[in-house]
Formats: sequence, C-alpha cells, structure tokens
Amino acid sequence: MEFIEAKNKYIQTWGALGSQWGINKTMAQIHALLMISTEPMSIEEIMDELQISRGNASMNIRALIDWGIVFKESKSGERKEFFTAEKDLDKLAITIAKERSKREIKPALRILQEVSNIEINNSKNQKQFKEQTEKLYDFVLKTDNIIEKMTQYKENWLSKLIVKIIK
Amino acid sequence: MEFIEAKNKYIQTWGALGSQWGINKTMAQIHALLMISTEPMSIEEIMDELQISRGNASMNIRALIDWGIVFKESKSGERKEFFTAEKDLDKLAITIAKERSKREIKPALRILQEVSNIEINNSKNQKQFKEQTEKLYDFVLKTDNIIEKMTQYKENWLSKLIVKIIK
DNA sequence: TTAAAGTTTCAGAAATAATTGAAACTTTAT
DNA sequence: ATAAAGTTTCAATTATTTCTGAAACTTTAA
Repeated sequence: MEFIEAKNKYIQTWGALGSQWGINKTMAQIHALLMISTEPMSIEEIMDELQISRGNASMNIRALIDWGIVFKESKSGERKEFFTAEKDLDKLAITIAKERSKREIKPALRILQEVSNIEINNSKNQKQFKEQTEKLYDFVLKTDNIIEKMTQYKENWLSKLIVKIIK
Repeated sequence: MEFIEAKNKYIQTWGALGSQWGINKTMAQIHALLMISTEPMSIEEIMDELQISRGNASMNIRALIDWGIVFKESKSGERKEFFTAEKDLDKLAITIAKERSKREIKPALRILQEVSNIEINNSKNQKQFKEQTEKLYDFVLKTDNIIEKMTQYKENWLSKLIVKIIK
C-alpha cells in the first residue's frame, strides 16, 4: 500500500468512527489529519487535503478548539493562523470524555433525577417507572463518576486501568 | 410533575442520548418504553405510545432484537407477538458494548493495523504517520480489551470497577 | 487611510438518515 | 382451500444534519 492510500484510508476510517459515535465526520477527519501532521497546518492546507470548503473547515476547526483538542498556533513571521492537534491519546480521550460528560451526561442525569422523583400512586406501572428510572439514574451516575476518576490519573490512565482490572 | 409528563420526558431524554451516541432515536425510545413496561408489549401498543408507523416500529424492534437487548415473547393464548427489554442495566451495557466492539471497533482496528504496517521511506511525514497510527492502534486495542474484560464480570461489573479504580 | 490579505458567518443547497404507508407475504382457523 | 388477521418489507417521502460559497468582517502593512 502506498503512503497516500494509507493516509486516505486512515482519515476515512477515523471519520466514519467519529460519526458512529456522535462526532461529525469532518470534525473527526480534521483531527485525524492534524494528528499525523508534523507541522501546524493552515486552514487552506486543511481545505485542500480534505477537499472541503472554507466554511466547513472553519466551523469544524472552531468546534475542535471549543472541545479543547485542537490549538491555534502563530508561526513567527507569518500572519496566518495555524492549527495543531492534541497528539497524546490519553489526554485526548480524557478531554473528550470530560466534554461529553459535561454536555450530554450531566444534563441527562438532571432529567433522570427529576423524573425518578415524581410522586407516584401505587399502581404497578408507576412503581415500575420509578424503580427503573432510579436504577438508570444510579447507573449513569456511576458511569459518570468513573469518567471523573479517570480524569484524575492523566498520565497513562488506560494502562493503569488495565492493570487494575486484570488483578 | 404528572406521571404521563415524566414518562414522556424520560423517553425523549433517552432517545436524545441515543442519537448523540450513534443509536437511532426511535430505537432508543422503544427500548426506553419497554424498560418501564411491566408487561410485554405488542407492536401496536408501541406504535401507539410513541406515535410512530408500523414500518418504523417493526424495523427498530428487529434491530433491537439483533442487538440482543429486546426479546420476542409469545403470550400463551395470544397469536400476536410481544416484546420485552433487557432490564438489567449491567447486562444491557455489556451487550451494547460487545456489539459495538464487534461492529465498529474491530473493523476499525483491522484498518489501523493495515495502514500502520505500510513500508515507509524516511521522510518526516511518513515516520510521523506510522508512529501515530501505531499509537492509535495500540490505544484502540487496549480500549477494546477493557471492554472484553468487563464482559467477563457480568454481575455488578460497574460497582466492581469503581471499587478497583478508587483503591 | 486604504486596500489587500486573511478570517468568519450564515442562508440556502446537498447529502444523509429516518420514517411512512401500502403492498407483499405469512400464519391461523374454518 | 381460502380468507381474515397478523407481520414484514421497501420504495418513496420527510426530516435532519452537514456543507458550500459568497458576503461581511477583521487585520495588517504601506
């Protein structure tokens, strides 16, 4: 396989995986591209490599910066802005996990708590509802707590986790 | 809050969370509905509760069955088919994790391995490509291994995991 | 101050994904 | 054997998400 072919395959794969997990394709592809770039890239270079429009590139770069996994960089002497990606995968995963917790899990938790706290009569249906939503709340809360704990390790948490699980 | 209102809110929330994580909204909603149902439900009841078409209900129920988190049930005396959901959240999470590993992570791994194994010249770019895709492969593989390990606990793995992480 | 270069925004277009509904198919009971 | 009831399928429609590209805005340097 050619380098170019491998590179394209890698970017496509990462983009597809992104969409399957709720991250938009272009966003994932831009990140993938920056991950394997040795130098910070300009918006033009990104547009060119991925064959996407300026608007699309700009919006998704901004989103990646909001997520905290891509950084602006100013090359001295150049007026243009350049971008680099977080390349440390442990850090990357933690940042994504934290953000998704904040944006998606925490709001869902709030609602689960709210609905599981309703006053019920003693009908079978309402009892079951309360019981299941309480369980769901507990479960999601535990999951979120795990994410929080992971976050504290920072260095090599994945390897540490494996060791802990195995023993 | 009314029971009906709480129920709708719960179903909407679960559906939204589903879409954010790559599971289609209706699929997540049907599962949410079955989770709080005390009795197996027929396709008509599901259509009626969620206000969706027969085709949509049927396709998504079938998908849930394929995933292994909803089961067909035949009530004795009734010809119609009824459906129940896996209500144990530990089992549910494990089943979903296993399926997603099989459907999405494993194929991605194959490609990462493939592209990280290309012959490279000694240009900076190609070296960086190989290095990063190898790291990515290792990382995704480790993640997948964790999922596999989890799977083996079955009972109360989430609680067990928390204990292990904390100490 | 101004105009060229660089950057961002956003309404409309395009692509993708989900849903409908009616037709085809299957099962059951007579 | 047949027709009513139940179930599944899938082409066409609808909804949602993403992307484009041109216009507006900002920065820089002469």
